[in-house]
Amino acid sequence: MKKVIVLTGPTAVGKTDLSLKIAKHLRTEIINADASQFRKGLDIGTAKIKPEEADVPHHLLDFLDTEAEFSIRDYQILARKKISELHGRGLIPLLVGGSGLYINAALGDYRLDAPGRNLEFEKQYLALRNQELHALLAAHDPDAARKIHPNNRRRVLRALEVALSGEKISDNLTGSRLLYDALIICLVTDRKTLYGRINSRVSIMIDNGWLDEVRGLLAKGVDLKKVKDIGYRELAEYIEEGGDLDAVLEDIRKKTRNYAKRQLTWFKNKMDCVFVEMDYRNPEMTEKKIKELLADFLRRD
RNA sequence: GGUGGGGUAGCGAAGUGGCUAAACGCGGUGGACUGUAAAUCCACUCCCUCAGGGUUCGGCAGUUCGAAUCUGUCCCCCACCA
Repeated sequence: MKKVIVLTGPTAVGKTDLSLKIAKHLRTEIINADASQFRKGLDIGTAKIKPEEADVPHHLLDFLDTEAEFSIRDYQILARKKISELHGRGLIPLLVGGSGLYINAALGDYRLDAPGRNLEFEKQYLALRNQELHALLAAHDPDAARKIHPNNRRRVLRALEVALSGEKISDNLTGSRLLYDALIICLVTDRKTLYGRINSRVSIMIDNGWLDEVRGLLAKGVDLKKVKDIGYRELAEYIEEGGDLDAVLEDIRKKTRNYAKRQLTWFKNKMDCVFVEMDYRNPEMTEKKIKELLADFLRRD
């Protein structure tokens, strides 16, 4: 199996800085694995690396239209293509990002051959309540119904959509069997430090002109209700309707903290990661530790 | 100094004699996750444990079979008057 290196970790842990150093050390290129950073125009709020700071080639970054539809299937195809392209050039691809599902879909045995999502599908079920919808799913795919909570309407609907197509979402593989020889490094720190970094990063984003970025998007007519990345909807609402900016920022901080926690749950339970504790006082130490892991990984067959 | 309002779990806030370890919200923690993933959803959250038990509603002392809820007193906060 060909080798792939992944650098992941919760939001704001400090992946970007380290990724540049690692990429240079390995003389390789970076494949973005952060779902929020695919789209153009969403820069400051997604902590996307600035072009002038990206002194290493980045792939699958900043390439999608702001409102374009995109799915893990698209990512699976694009990322695998990019990986083999880099392999073809004799490089060891470095995936960097915090979207665990996307990483698993790209690297693991995720079977995605059921029909894709039809955006019109759910419209025919608007009249059904969660419980009724869940009962309908139970009739077509009892296993899926057992696993998905009735309140999780979004997932009930998709499972139903798959079931009605003749496939069964409950038959799908876990994706934990990897298609590559992968070293997955997950950067972590203690909760308190992470939350502190998240909290202050929101302030920094505002100082860097996040509000202007959102104003620009609104001026261009971008429908920010469709943008799911934390903060954009909240700031758009603040710009259009006013209110207490500090309260809005607190809300954004909270949502980001909650998101980081969800990411950690995924990394712990859905991925086979090597956890590396960040040392913010001595970043060289973290870097050194990672280089050792890389050396071991590259040495073995 | 006087008058009025108030002190409830990490925070906000209901509750004004038994159905109350105490609604609800927030925050927090754990978890789920296959085509919206920075999304969506679930559980737990006074203490010890599964069931069960132990301590609570500013403090103390009472009334009562029974009190967060009633009485007295003390402490603290807020508003207004001096």
